[in-house]
Amino acid sequence: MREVAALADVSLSTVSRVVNGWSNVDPELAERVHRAVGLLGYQHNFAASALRRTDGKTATIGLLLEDVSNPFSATLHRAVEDAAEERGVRVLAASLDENPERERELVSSLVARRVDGFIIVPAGEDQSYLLVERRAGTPFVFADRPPRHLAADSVVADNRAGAAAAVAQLTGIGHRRIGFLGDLFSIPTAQERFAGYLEALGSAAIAPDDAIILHDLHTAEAAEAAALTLLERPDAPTALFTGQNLVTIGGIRALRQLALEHQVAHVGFDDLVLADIIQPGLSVVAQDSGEIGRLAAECLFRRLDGDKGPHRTLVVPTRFIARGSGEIPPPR
Amino acid sequence: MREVAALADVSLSTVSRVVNGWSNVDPELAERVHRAVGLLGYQHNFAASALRRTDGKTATIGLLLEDVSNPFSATLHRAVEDAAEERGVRVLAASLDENPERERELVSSLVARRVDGFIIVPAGEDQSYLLVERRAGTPFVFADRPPRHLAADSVVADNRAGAAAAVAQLTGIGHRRIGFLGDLFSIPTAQERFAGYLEALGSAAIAPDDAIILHDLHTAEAAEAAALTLLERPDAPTALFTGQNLVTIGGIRALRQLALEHQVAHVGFDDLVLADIIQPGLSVVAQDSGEIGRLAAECLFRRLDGDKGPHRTLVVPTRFIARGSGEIPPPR
DNA sequence: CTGAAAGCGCTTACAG
DNA sequence: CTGAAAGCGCTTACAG
Repeated sequence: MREVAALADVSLSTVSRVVNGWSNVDPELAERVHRAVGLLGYQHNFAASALRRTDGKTATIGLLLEDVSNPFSATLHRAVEDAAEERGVRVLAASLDENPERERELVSSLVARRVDGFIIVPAGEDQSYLLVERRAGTPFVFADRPPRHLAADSVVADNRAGAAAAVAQLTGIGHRRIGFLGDLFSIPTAQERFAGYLEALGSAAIAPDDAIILHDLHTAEAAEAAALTLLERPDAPTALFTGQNLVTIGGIRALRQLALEHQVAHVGFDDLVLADIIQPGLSVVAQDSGEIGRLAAECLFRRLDGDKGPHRTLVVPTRFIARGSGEIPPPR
Repeated sequence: MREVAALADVSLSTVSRVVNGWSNVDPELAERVHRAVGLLGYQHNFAASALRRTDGKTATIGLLLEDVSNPFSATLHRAVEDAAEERGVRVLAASLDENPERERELVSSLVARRVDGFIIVPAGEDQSYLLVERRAGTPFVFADRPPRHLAADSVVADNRAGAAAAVAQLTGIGHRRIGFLGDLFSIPTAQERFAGYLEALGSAAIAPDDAIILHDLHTAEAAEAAALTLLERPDAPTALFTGQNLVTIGGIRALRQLALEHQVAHVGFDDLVLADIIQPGLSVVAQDSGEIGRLAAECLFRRLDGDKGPHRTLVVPTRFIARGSGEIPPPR
């Protein structure tokens, strides 16, 4: 910038004004500055600018996801990016892999980079450590999962009701032995979906059987193995409810392997590409991860615009999609 | 930092040394500083630090993708993130949506944020504009597609050979009318895959027929519609080669809709989740997007470490996976 | 409308 | 080992 000022023969103040698009600059001086900028290939240093600016904003937000490559996270990411883009804001995304330590490290690393705010799919079981940062003025919005030990804005899917609807569909057509395959039970959504499962069983006066309830399945491989042993039991379930997208894939593979896909009913939580193409079509509880991301971003930007209102929890409804696998009746 | 120095009753220099983990500080003073840091909830300002540091590094790189929510991009993203994570580097990712203007805007926006380097899946057809930035010291590595009008490092898949192998599989079992459905022809990979298609036809002494060659299909919907009209022609192809993951999905849907999935052969470029579960299984040319990301990141970090060697182009091999759809013979 | 000066939060030679 | 001072690239009152 100093060089630009020298070449254009104006003061630093004037260069700053021109570069920031102020209108109160003599057109001729502005022109000289623009020429110098072009000639020198000058690139504004936004970080230095933020350091001195009164608002101090970096026009960058942090987005902490479970895994940027998971379709659920990726869709949420894109929705946040689109909302941020409208305001010229960039997003620093990172994967936590359900690791609470990484959550804290990344928050700290992004706070050091002075992001304006955060959208977090939390991995840890206690977010109270964020209180200090929030007091310092950084807003946090939680997506997909509520924060724990911290009151904050959050946007979540209607996990419990969605799971209950799925399982109610199964009990509705006569199933009474419904296996549950769930993600890591430390994850709030996994707990909620399990609660929905229990709720639907209760409504149908079915006592849950721990033998066909499997938690803590975090990969498609683990889920496939678990489903295989479950389906090979003498008192195997007549229907499966899988509580997460990778778990659902494992369930599909296991059914396929045992050639049971047309005998055993199956409903998954979260939709899958090609779910309508496989046979039978996979019935699912679809959640709108794009909408979750969009609302979370909207909420964050409202906070950044000065909204001081009480914390809010938005619940995004899920939708049951019947495609065949969830409509297979129990053997009579 | 000033407050920390005051509370610990030491100079700013000392606080800086402690915060940066220098060893030449009296343990007692260091202890006082640490206490003050904890008490005040002090958070280091990494941007201000970079401004003054001799290396000036922000420990952040830019990653420009086609679309963070596309599985190909998302997998590449994750591989880059993992490589960056090892070095404590964060990644600022963004979606270009094949828009050359966005490419330039985002580069400029991230240069203003002083990222240390870039990994780019270019959207535009001319990257010569990056010469200025590179002279200023920012390294660029291209992934998935080579840069144009600029010599630079790049990591690409073996698109031409992969496509040729796929089509050769089809000609090998007797197909002579093979439809081509491709992505936007402005994209280098689409051109390469088409070249591979022509090459394989040539090897089988088949003259290409423009009537069954369709370019510029960029969404699953567009591809489905195109495939439908293609398959309903009187001289419809007996096999389909789809040159991109969304295009492949469109092809699958069209075949399904016409109940031709067991009659018309189909090979797709890029693998799909559940491709082995649908019936018939989808034969594909799989490309390793994770490996592309990993190598691109490795290359970028070597440059950041001072590698001044000549620019290199790494080619990642593709792999043909036979699953059934590509092995359907032509009607006799 | 324009410029000189102070200062954002930090690091780094330079003396001591 | 420690501190005072200069300065990274910028913005912003403050005079003129």
